[in-house]
Amino acid sequence: MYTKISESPIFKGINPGEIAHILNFIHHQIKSFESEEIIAYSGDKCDKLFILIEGSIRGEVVDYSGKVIKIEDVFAPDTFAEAFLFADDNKLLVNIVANLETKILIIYKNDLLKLFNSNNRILENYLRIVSNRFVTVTGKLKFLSLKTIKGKLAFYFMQISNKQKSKTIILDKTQQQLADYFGITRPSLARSMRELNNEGLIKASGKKIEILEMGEMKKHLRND
Amino acid sequence: MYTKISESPIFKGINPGEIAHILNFIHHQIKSFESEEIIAYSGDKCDKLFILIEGSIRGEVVDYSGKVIKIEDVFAPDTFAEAFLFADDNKLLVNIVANLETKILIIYKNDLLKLFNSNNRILENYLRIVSNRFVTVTGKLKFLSLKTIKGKLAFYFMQISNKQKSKTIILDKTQQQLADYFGITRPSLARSMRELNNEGLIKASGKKIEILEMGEMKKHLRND
DNA sequence: TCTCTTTTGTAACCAATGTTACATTTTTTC
DNA sequence: GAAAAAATGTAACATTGGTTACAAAAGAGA
Repeated sequence: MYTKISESPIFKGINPGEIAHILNFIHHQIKSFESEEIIAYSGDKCDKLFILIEGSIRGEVVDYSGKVIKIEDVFAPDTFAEAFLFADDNKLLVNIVANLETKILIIYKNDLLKLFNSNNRILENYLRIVSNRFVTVTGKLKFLSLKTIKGKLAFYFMQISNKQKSKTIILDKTQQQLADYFGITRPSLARSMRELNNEGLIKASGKKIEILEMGEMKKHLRND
Repeated sequence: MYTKISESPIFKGINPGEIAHILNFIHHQIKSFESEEIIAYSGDKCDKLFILIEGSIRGEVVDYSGKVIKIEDVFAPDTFAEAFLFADDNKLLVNIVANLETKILIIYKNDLLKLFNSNNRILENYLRIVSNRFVTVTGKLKFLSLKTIKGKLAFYFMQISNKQKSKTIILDKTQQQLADYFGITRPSLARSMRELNNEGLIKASGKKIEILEMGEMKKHLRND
């Protein structure tokens, strides 16, 4: 089991034997949940760190009409709910539900602090996880603040283009998946892509997109 | 000076004498900047913590058309750029500019880690700051994800109503300020308020808003 | 009280996106 | 390779929000 745990980003760089030793000195729990069992409720005070050992969980919001919206899936051996832990208002904003049979290592805030004191590596790992999460969220914020669909497309395409260092990119999502990701409808997405194509900014055929006019694309990223 | 520093959230609960003592043991700098001087550029690696001792700074983005957008003001004795510090991709996303004559205490990442080791209080303070920042950002995310203006209004009014524990609230912003805050235009804001009013969900007169139909208001918070 | 300025109310029109529906193409499965 | 399913292209229409413009109301100074 400690092998599994050692793959978790919070214990990165620490060998299983060492982990077993460390955990001996602090209070912790290992809990099992069945598929679809609710692990924590939205609104609960969140004063513990969850580390997935086995299985997978999802965060979901129940909106005011009772409709359930899935926010995110997390798979073993990742951690979750880690960024709220030390906030003054540390209430969960989502329900945490087990997708399948799931085993979770739980460490309470105070014990985590002890852990930070005894092992610098764990502290650095935690800080890195939280910071990375923050970067992800601010990225999403930037994305949402783009008002037009063409803007979102431009941002998305250019991001991929940057990463792959090529002006021709291959999408790995269907239109529907992209539309969901953007929070828009599929026909609207298709229309905007068609327009970018007809205006000559991109050449789109199927999942292959070639960015022709980088400068013009950037103009769509303005938001004033 | 240590008195000033001790008011900073990162040194909360630590007395000035102690701070002087602590800072003796780690490397740190105190830098002064003139009004409008650029402290750090967007894209710079951010491997240090900035603690404002005197003055105030702002974060601003230069968009693709060269237009400058102010993001946030920070005043002494707060910290800034703290949430990115430990991220893998720890590049600044904004320019940091001094609003006025400003003095800043700079602590490098590695020294900050030493500080965390030597003083638990500082570690906890830092964790709290970052977590709180995260909560703020996810709040903004929630707000931006509301698609209609009525939704934003409902969210905003209900938030204030909750805080003041009253169904009648008094706005402390002009329509223009609210519209800017929402990222929309003033006439659109006014129109949506009028509609909410005409539909009988609220009774608005000037800056006084009475929420009449809480249930109906909540329906506007759906986003599917 | 009388002006000047700011804020608010409102309307006509335009642009962007959502909705619905259906045809066409591509992919999967047997 | 044929049938079924999934994905895509596209069009007509509805809704939302932005733009512009102007008048009415409220507030601020003198």
